[in-house]
Amino acid sequence: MARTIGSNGARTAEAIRQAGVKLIYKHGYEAMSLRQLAAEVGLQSGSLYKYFENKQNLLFDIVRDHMEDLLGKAEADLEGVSDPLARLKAFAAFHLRYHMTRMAHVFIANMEIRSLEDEHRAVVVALRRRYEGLLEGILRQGADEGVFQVAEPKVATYAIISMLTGICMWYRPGGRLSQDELVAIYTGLVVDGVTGPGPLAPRLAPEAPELAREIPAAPPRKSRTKARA
Amino acid sequence: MARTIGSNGARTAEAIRQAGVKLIYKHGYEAMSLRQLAAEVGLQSGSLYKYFENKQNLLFDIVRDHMEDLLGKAEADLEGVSDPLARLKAFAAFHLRYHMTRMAHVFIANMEIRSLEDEHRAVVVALRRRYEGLLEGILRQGADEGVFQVAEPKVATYAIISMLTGICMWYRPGGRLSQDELVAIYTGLVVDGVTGPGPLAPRLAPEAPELAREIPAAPPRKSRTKARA
Amino acid sequence: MARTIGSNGARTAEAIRQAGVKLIYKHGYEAMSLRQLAAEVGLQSGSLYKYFENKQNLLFDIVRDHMEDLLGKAEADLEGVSDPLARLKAFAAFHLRYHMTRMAHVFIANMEIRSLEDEHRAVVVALRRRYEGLLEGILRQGADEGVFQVAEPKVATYAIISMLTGICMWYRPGGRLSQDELVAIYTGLVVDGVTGPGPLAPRLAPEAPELAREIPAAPPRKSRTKARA
Amino acid sequence: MARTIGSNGARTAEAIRQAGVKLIYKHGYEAMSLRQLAAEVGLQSGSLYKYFENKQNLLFDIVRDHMEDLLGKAEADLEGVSDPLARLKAFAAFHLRYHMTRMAHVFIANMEIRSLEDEHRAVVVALRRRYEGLLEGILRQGADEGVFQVAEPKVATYAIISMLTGICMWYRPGGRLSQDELVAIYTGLVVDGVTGPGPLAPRLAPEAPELAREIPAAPPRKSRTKARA
DNA sequence: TATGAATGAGCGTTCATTCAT
DNA sequence: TATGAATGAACGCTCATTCAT
Repeated sequence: MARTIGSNGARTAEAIRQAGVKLIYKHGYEAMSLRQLAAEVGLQSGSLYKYFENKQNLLFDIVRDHMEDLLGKAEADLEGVSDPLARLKAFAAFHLRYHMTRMAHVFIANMEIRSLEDEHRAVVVALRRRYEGLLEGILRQGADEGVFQVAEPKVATYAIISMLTGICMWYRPGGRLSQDELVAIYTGLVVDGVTGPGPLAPRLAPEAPELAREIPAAPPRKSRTKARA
Repeated sequence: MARTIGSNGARTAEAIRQAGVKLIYKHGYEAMSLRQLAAEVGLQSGSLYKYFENKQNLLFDIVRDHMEDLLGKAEADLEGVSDPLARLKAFAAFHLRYHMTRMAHVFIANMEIRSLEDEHRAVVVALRRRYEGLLEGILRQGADEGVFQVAEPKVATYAIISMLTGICMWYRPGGRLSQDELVAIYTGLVVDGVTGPGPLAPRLAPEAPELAREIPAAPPRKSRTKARA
Repeated sequence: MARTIGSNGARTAEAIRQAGVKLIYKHGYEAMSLRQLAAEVGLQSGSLYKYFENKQNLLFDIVRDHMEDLLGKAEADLEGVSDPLARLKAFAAFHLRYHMTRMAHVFIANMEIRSLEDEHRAVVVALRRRYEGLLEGILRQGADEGVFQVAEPKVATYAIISMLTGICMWYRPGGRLSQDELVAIYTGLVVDGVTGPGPLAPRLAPEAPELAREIPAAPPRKSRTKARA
Repeated sequence: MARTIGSNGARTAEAIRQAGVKLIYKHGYEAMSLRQLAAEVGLQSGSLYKYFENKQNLLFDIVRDHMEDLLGKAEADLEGVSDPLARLKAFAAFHLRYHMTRMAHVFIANMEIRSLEDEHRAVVVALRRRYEGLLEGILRQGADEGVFQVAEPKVATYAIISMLTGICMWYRPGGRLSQDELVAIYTGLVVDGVTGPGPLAPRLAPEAPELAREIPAAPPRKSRTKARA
């Protein structure tokens, strides 16, 4: 009965987290039941509450931690790279490799934002904006330096991130193309897209203020049980 | 309640369909309850079953009808256009406009495929493949004719569709940029992406797949015309 | 549009009755839905209410009419037969043939008494008692005349009727044994049972007052809709 | 509500089983709602699912367990009895006492077979066949040894079991007649029925099957002993 | 730390029944 | 006579969550 040093509580917590990612990835947050999750880690469902406050917080923890990890690693990868083109390539490569490696986390973060309660979603959206800001900064810098033909960096940012992120919708390890090859292909598309055809391209308003950007959010919502506190 | 004069089943059916789209868009399929839906159209929840067999079929009907509409209109838009570049621009413009106009349907079709039962999902995926096939065909044609630099048309197809579809994640009517402007921006990114830096540049160097295209310069070619203006 | 003389309303009513018997026989009263019934006769379920007041009354009509038919025919068959043994044989033969011929009605009358509301059940039970009274009378007469060895006519009545009625639980037309053969077998069992082994049989109290006899009844019961009136 | 001291799952399970038997007996399986059942044992309806998989399985468990109990006890009661007549009496007495003691279970097992799903019904019917096989074996043995006049043991089995089982339709404890008296009466009917009017009487004359046995006289044989008293 | 019994709310769905047309 | 849209209630069942042990 004596517990191992360090307790296996931490181990259980980690198992729950991983099982949560797996099940939310597979079934979606709404469709995953805590009974399933508990079964996956060999607990009774009530026992899960030693490890999280409620189902919503489990999702939030997973998504927020993922976003912080993504952001932190992206910043680390870009550190020391100053040339806009090199930064763009580094960003694209990082993003692609990350999305091919941690597909489940990424998928969840993209799909389940809608399932987060307002406050939680706000936190996650803020992190995402910071992440998008990295790319937007690169594009602006490149445009300023005349190496990129990007009239609307914000729009281009959304477009490029959508394209790169899309890889996690179809990529599966062990396919015909290696990660390196895929990085090359996607990066080529991105780079060519922003370096453009040259001086003939029509330019649009160079300074672009806020665009409307809203994710359809799940309102208060009839949760089945009144969360306490 | 006495029935409103002139009110009839067909009208109710349409109201249910629209409310369904709205609520699935807002909350997600799993999170939308039929009581919510019924309330939205002023019915008891049981009465909905005059109009669909079950919740799952409501989703399927919405998604399948959307996909058939999308596919049909895309094919119609491409009809008679034979030049690969013109076809690519037409496709991009069509896709973008459609996604800016019918955001909810598009969003649902992308997000809720997971919620479809196997048989239904198979039908929808087949339709999606046909739709992707349109773009893939264009890219292959362009590559064959030497006007596009596309080594992997399938990958490029996924990448481009992801990029274009992403617009429905942030676009809201009435924003600073008009639909025409957005079409121009996105189409530029796509066209430049596939026409590449010029015919001389090596694409996907077989020995060094990663970052194979270091050539930053881009010789002038083709202007960013607004397709299908 | 001009209706045939005699109207086909009567024909529809009869079709509903028959379909009702068939479906209640097959699924049970509780399990049969009025939608099923309506579909069987090619109507909308609401239209059925032109032909009966409600589902309960349909059952009641079927069971009561059946019981009256059974009783009437039994009395007719016994008319003019005065010898107790001949009457017993006639009763048994009638009961068996009736139960082999109208299995569905008989089955319903036995199984669905429980589904009748109190007042309806009272009517049906009274009819059944009259029917049982026919046999009981025969047994008493035979006992009085010394030809039957029956100490408890009421008990013997229940026993014999149970035995004879049981045939509808397994008999199917076209089986190895003909109706005549089965009548012979069952009648033999009955006759031998009541004529007994002779003077050695121990006798019980000759005058038997009321026995407890109660069918477990379905109490008021949460009907789904408040019946009007 | 705080759990009663000492209350536990096993006790609740038993309470549910008993309440289930009671309510199915009273209302029928289809007509019994799980909310009724839950109320009967002081639970919320959803809590019942800790104790059975679903409503159908509750019924199946009840019926199957009953049939196994019935079969096991019948076999135990017949063990060591070898004379056919003694076995017949033992069987009848056992069956009657069992049916007077466990009326609800017996009633359910007879009435609700129809409500069992195919697989479950197959299991129960097989058990019932084994039970009927006990009586059929006795009748065949008696017929072989010349002590019973039974031309069709299968038919006689059905007839006798129907007769004996019928007791649970009207018997109520505390009535005028004791269980012993009723056992004597019914057993007498059965024994006389199968031993017949004497060894000389023709059984089932092949040419004139109907009413084949007109011989009213019954030579003295065997007394109506109370089996297993 | 974990169990397991239980809650209370809500879910998708079916049903008998009503009634304007 | 019949339709068909709608009701309102209940059904079997699942769920997130609580809490005494």
